[in-house]
Amino acid sequence: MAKGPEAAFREALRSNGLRVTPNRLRVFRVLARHSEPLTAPQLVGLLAGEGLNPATVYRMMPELTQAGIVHPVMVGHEHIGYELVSPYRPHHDHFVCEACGRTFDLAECGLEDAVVRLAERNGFRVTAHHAELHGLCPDCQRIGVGAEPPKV
Amino acid sequence: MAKGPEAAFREALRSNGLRVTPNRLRVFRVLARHSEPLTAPQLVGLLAGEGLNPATVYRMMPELTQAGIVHPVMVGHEHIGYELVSPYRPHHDHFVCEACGRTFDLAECGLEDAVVRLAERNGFRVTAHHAELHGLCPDCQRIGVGAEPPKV
DNA sequence: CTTTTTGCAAAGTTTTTGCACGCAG
DNA sequence: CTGCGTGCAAAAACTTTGCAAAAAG
Repeated sequence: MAKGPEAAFREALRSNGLRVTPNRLRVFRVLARHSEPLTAPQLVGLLAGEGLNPATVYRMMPELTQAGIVHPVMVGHEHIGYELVSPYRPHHDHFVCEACGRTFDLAECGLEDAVVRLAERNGFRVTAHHAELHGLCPDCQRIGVGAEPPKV
Repeated sequence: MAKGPEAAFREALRSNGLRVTPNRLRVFRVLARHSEPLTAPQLVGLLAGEGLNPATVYRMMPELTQAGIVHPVMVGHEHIGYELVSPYRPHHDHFVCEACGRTFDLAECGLEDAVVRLAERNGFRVTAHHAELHGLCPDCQRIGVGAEPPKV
């Protein structure tokens, strides 16, 4: 049987010199139960209910990022949100609709080969990538540009 | 002879219903003379010398983004920076070194085909993309992981 | 002349910090 | 034990807003 995601998380913490604490588990669970990236203020809000202090959240996110457990991605055109990365969540890229502003996940990106080539051609060694695509989502293509964005 | 970038900028403003003002030209010039993305606070600082009010900068960036003249990208793991987009600046992707934290430009990405396929396969119509690659830059590969980051 | 843009100043939010205590290893 | 992790409270930094004056077309 496969190891639970939370067990993997504990190991990832330890192997990065971070201790396993209740707060870190809470942050992990909140991220795990949301499919969309969460901004720092959102995390602060969601975790306040569990007694987490804002300062704790702000101190933790860079650590988890550094440890390769989460990564920050752009949300819309304005904010940075955190997402769990593989193996806690499968790799995916994002599509931002210019008309309605919504962000969609794109699975099975198929960009790996091209990304590796791009990096190697320039002397870099890639370990991860994230692509953000822009354009029109299916809804907005149908409605036509300039139409009212769909009620989200 | 080709039209100057500033003339193109003026046209882009007008065609988006934005007026051509000295402040907008100043912002454009600051972005044009920096190859790296500039964050809002950086822009505020750089333009303060020219008499620009912070509020003006904060109000302007979303307009220029909406008009497709600049776009926001992640800088390092923490901030959002603004860059001019094509035709004011050639398309390029970014490589963030996990070891030293520096961000590099990657020209001629060669990702277009794969990106278009990815989008169409999911019913989206792409107009632009931006990829962020992570890994080790040439310097840090040489030095070895864990070494001191090069003095930037 | 009409409408957009800007500066100013105040208010609101988000982030960072220092320090002392408490828990993980 | 020992030192990392956390809460708290204050400070700093960043952003947003309303309004009246100035500027663009």
